[in-house]
Amino acid sequence: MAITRTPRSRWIDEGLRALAAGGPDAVRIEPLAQAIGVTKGGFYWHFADRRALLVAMLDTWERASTEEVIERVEGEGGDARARLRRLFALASSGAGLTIDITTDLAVRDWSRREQTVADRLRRVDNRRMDYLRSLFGAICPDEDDVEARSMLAFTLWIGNHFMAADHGARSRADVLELVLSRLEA
Amino acid sequence: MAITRTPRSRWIDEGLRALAAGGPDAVRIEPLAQAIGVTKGGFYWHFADRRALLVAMLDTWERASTEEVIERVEGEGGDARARLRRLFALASSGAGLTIDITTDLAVRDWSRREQTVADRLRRVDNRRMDYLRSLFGAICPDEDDVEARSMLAFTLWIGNHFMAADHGARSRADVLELVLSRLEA
DNA sequence: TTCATTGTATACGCTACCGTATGGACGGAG
DNA sequence: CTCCGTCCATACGGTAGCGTATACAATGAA
Repeated sequence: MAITRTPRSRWIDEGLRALAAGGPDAVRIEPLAQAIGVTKGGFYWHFADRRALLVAMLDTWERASTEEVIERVEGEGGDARARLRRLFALASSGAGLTIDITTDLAVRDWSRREQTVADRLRRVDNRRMDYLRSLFGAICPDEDDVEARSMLAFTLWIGNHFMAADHGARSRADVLELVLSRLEA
Repeated sequence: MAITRTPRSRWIDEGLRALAAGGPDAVRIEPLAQAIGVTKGGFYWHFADRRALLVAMLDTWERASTEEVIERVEGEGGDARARLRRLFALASSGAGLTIDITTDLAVRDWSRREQTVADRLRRVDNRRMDYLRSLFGAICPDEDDVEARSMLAFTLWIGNHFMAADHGARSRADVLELVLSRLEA
């Protein structure tokens, strides 16, 4: 077997970068090829067409974004509050994660217009909400309270990236700390 | 003066519809013209180029989305809790509003990649957050609490539209009710 | 060395769309 | 009725990108 000069995954990575930067419409074969430093000749060896790349990108995103974060948070131990803190720190910064936060946001917006994308997002979000429920479940006993807090924590995370407001003298980080301390009380 | 056969605002409306449906990249002159039932001939009479339409669309969106909602909520009186309820009901359903919710979401995603759009969104979100602060300020005395609740309410609204999770036996509306009753407690 | 596998470059035809140019059509003002 | 302002149709040249075809390069295996 000959070595893989530019492997399939390279196209997927570059595609995800383009998706994060400009949405699905920005995932163009020829600019991608230029970014990689080849022509599109090789692309059509790996993929049937542009659509196939988008599917492969979503496969990669779905797997990475459900497993990686939870494993990272669970791996370091601590009680539920410590894990919640770690989860939020990781989800906010995205430090060292395979999938960038902006990719997640781009997929979210994309899911509004493509049912197949919406289905994937639903699976991912359900997995994340289940994890949140398990953490809040260890903190407070009331089931309604768990659901409310999980919902608030999740939408706080999304909204934090999609909203643009200032907070007077406070920084965004200050407000997040304020909110988080109330959520885990 | 001759009557206006298809006024400038018609192009803006159709542009906003396209934006909501497919993002800024989907705002194409020729498809817009086809949707209106004319050719692009008239477009370049009203607008210098595509970019000018996008600016005009954002102008329309910015004005409508800051003023209209607040006026509708304030106009019917009631105490802070009643207004909060009305605000959330209106913001969730979007019933009878000039600007669709999906337009707002599309602008939000768009703002991630265009600084000029981000600046407008900041103005709009600040206006909305200020209004939320005024409502929560009438409910609870602690300033930190007001900020935390305003942030949670705002991100809840955004996140509600951008997340895709289920809630077991509960409906999304159930969970929203659950959360809202806690926020206004 | 020869060969098959794996990947690349290049050229081509096709479609969609942008922006321009130009010649009207059509209605109200005079 | 005429003229002018407003709006539209049409044709054109240009760019960007898709997907295909085809020849070619590089590399490990036999």
